[in-house]
Amino acid sequence: MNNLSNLFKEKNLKLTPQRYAIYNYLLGTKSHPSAEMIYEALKPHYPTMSLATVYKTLNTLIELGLVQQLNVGEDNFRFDAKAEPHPHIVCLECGKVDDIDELELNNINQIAQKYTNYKISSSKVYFYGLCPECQLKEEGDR
Amino acid sequence: MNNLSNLFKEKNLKLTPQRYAIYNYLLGTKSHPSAEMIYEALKPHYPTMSLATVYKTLNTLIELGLVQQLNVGEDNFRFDAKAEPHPHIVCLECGKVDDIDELELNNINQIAQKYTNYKISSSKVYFYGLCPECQLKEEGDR
DNA sequence: GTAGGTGCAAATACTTTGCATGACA
DNA sequence: TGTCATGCAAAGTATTTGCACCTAC
Repeated sequence: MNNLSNLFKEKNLKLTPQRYAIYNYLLGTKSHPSAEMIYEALKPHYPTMSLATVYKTLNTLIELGLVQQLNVGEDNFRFDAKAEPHPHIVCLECGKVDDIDELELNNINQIAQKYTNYKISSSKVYFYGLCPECQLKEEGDR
Repeated sequence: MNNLSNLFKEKNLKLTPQRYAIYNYLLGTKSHPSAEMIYEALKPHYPTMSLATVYKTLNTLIELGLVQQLNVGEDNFRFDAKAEPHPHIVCLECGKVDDIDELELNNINQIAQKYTNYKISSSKVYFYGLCPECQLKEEGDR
């Protein structure tokens, strides 16, 4: 965690308890929470923390490259402490978002580069479907 | 365009000039406009049309499967009259959004299916980079 | 001690909704 | 003619901003 401290120092940023808590929470969850969800999760431990601080901190962490922002098609953003690009999958029923770590799409940018005059620098891939739990519920409905 | 008329009739929907204009505008552009952009583009021809109608119509067209909604990472949605899935590319400089029609990703869902317990039904792929025009501008800056 | 951060409230931006009027079928 | 759509204004939701006070360094 010393890396974090140094990284903040380099940029003349302060490592406040709020920032630490938000980043740590993101590191410790696989749920790809929204700002609101992070706020609600931390409120018991940091009762004075405001939603505005969550948003500001998330933007700071994104600028530092520690966090990425996801757009699964909802009306809000979700956040992921894994900054390396990797595909995500969204449950159309319950809204859950998971990683698909095993699927390697490293070469997709190079493949796509052949078909466009844009200079590609990154990409985002989202799959949509039913999570195992919601599949079971569907079965139960029959 | 008779298909459209029939499709509307089936669903007990009325094919108003506004709906016709919005769908036609989307069919005729490759710019993947936002609701606001559609509104501004049609205002000269339909001065009484309201932004609310644009939103309502877009949601209707989406339900009919005639239009798809894009989330390129901005704070708004963009719309595309090509309902079949196809990858998009976003210019990080000017915000332009283009299709990459030639890149076929039909099999990507099946490939990803091997690595997840979700039942995959669709996917969205976004590339990010610099469009040709903005690449030239960058060159000019040096 | 000071630059930078927090937290509140207000502002902004996008989208949706309620409702009276209007128009397609 | 009746049902559905439009258009206005107001409401709702997500996010950002301004500013006085506070705190990490």
